Amino acid sequence: MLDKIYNPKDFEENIYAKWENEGYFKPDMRQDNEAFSIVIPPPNVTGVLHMGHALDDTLQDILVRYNRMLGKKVLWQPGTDHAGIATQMVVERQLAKEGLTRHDLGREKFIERVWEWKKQSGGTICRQLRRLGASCDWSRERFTMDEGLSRAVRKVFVSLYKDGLIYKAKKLVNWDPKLETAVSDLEVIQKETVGKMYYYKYPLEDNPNEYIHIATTRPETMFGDTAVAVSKDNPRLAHLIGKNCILPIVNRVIPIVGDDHADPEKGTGAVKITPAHDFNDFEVGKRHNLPMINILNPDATLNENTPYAGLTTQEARVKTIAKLEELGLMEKIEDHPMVIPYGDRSGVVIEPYMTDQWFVDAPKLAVEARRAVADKEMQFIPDTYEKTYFEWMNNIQPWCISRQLWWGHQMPIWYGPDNEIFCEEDEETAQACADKHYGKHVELRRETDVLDTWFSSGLWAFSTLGWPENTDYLKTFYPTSVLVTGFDIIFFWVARMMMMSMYIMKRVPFKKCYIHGLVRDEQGRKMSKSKGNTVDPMETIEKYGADALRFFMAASETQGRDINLSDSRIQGYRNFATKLWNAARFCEMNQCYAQNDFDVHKAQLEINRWIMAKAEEMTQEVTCGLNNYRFAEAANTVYQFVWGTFCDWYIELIKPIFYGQDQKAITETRAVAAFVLDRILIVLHPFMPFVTTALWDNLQTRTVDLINASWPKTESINPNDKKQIDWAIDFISSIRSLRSAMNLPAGAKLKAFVKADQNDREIIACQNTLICNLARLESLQPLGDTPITKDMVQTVCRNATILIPLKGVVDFAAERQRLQKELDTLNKNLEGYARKLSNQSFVERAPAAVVAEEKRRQNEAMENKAKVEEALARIANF
RNA sequence: GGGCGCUUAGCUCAGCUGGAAGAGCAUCUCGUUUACACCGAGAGGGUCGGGAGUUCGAACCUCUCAGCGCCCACCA
Repeated sequence: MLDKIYNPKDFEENIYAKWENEGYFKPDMRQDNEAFSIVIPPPNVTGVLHMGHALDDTLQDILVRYNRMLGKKVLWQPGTDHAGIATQMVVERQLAKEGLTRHDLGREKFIERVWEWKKQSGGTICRQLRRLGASCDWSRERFTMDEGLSRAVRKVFVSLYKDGLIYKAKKLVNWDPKLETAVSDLEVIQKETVGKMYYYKYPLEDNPNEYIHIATTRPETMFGDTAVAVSKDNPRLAHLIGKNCILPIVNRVIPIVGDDHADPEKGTGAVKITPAHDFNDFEVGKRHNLPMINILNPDATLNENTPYAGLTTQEARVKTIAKLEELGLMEKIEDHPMVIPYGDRSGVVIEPYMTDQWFVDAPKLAVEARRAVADKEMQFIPDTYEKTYFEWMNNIQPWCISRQLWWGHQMPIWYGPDNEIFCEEDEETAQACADKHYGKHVELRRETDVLDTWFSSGLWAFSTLGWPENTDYLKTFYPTSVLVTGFDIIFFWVARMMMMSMYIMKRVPFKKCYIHGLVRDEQGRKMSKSKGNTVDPMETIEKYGADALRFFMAASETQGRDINLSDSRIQGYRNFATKLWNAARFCEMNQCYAQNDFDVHKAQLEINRWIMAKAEEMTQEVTCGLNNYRFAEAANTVYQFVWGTFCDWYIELIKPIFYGQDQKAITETRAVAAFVLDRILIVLHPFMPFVTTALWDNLQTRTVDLINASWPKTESINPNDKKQIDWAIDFISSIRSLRSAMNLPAGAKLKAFVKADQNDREIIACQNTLICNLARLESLQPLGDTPITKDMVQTVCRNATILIPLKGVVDFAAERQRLQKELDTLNKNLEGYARKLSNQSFVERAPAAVVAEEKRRQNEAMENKAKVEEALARIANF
């Protein structure tokens, strides 16, 4: 017996536990059926579930469950990411509370501490994913720093290195002075700010009374200046090229060079060149062989190459300006809109900084990654993201993969006594190589840098399946079927996976990539902890159940658009689950079980043939929606069917059958109702796995668990099966509408007459009880010879005229108004039809079916107009 | 500067190949009918951002203007 109230808390967790215990999330490797696989975008191991995960993982679970029901061999590969910078920062923050830094602990102890933290808070997000209903194969859970994946990382690294695709170089990189590490271009966020532009001048060497005027936003970097550039095409300044000027304060002589980087239109036309601290200047410096002077310490304070060693850039800036003023070289300071680079994790200003770093030759790897998408081996959905992808791949820069952090994959690089590099998968091999190289045993020093987190996640699609071993899982599930993720990590992750997979596996990591938007707050603002507008999915689940949250995500997911969270909508989907629950209770109360001796496809009753056809139609639409990644369409189709068709009409329409005496009709209807309810549970299961399972299990006789039930195969629909009941529904609605317009209480049982053609009269005869019941009529009969009187109110439905005698209660003035309004609408429509049909080119050029339909509408409207006019005439004088 | 997207009912949004404008919420009016008040019945509400074009026909295609948003690059 079902409880009277739908309470998801009663069963959601138990159901999940059962699925997991039964091993239902594991693919059956003995079978030889089609494979379907998804690798989860690994969440940060120490993270907690947010609404973005709820969306991402709901969509994946829907696909996974759908494909499982299609009978495929399904793997949803779960796991977590070590999230280098993020995790290290969390632990460092903890240490800070104890008044410690990571340096106080030392590398080894610090890493131990991070592992401890991972152990302590690592399981949270996976438990939360379970609560959401995610049917991942947890027995295969992986971690980017577990033994297997670490081995994959080392192997890929060595391979790339030996192929010359990883190299070490001293280059300008984005330096995060807080974390004291290099970061990649993608980890830098440009922010608009109003800064200052400083105009000042450098005296010329050969004539200190003459000056070259320059403009800069960062005067303190002048100590790193090794030239001033002007354009060769600058008529005002070109004559200075080849001369020298004197860098004030430090009185260093630097050349004035000719370079097109200096735009005559911008600033003063002369640019100070600081090759070690500006990406453009770095290029200029290379072109002119300029020295590169590093003026910063790793924490972005100025170093001993400047007069202001130890000061921050801001402090040094103040001093520099003051000194320049003192020397009479400062000219003016103006407000200047500019963009400043910030570290997306640390939030501090990023400095271009000269260091030794390791790079992946991304431009080379991008070639195959780009081709695979161009050749549709991997398809973006929606496909517009293809452009974004190509755009980036076409302009890709070398990928800086070294991080001066402690938490992460330490690079498999060892240095010999003379800094000779040995790149091998493990220390022994490296040692052996080194010993052989030097002809004696040598001490090796391991590279201390770790790898960018995205290096290991880039291998995720194959490393989690067992690579480098050629496992059954790898053979079966690679390439994976689809990757589901947000647009924000297309470059970080999708592109890197493409590059790494094409390089290692020579095949795409996934055949499709479904990109969804962001989950925003109710007002459409981005959710962030700092704004305090985040909503915890666990609280939502607590309040409304996981099914409601899931359904919200699915029903809101339309391609290429962000989702605004809406509590009222989530509540609405909880109500939807309640509605379904109650419909199931109705079926239970009326013993709607599958009847062994009755084949629902042979149903006789119109009402049953109708719902069977509608159910089939719904199934086909949902299937089509899921096949095309149209989650909202699929979800809304089931919703409309369950509520608008099954509950609002079918259940109401079959009540008279159950309350009647016709045993044959009751048996048939029980079987059909049970069948359709089952159909609902099956089709709805991927979206709302819990409530559907609870209802499915309510029937003791199940031979298969819902999660493993077969997705229905498409059957043909006979349009005739729908006609009668569709007509009856229109008819009932017309009467209800009339009753409401007439203010007739529901209790008032009315007699109704109908003037209709033979066909419609037959339907009325067949469906008389049903119509009377739902329209609350005492009787419904053909008008025949009954005279039409002034106190009969009238409405039309399709071609039929409905007349209801209301002795003495008709407000004629109001009735005239109502009829007049109907007449006005009809006239307006008729004008439209006439305009179209009198248009010669419409009649000639539009498809015949469209023209015929227009004609039919015109005829119907004309007939109805006559009827309304009649009714008006009847009461004209009252 | 380059690219992408959005503008449809009071609100949040559907509307796939062009063929009479839809949903949920909100609003109004009825209603304790034996699945459900987390409910039922009915109703109101839109010149689909403006303009032009293509077409027999445009929310949908093209151009243009306006507003909003995102991504990438750059600004000494």
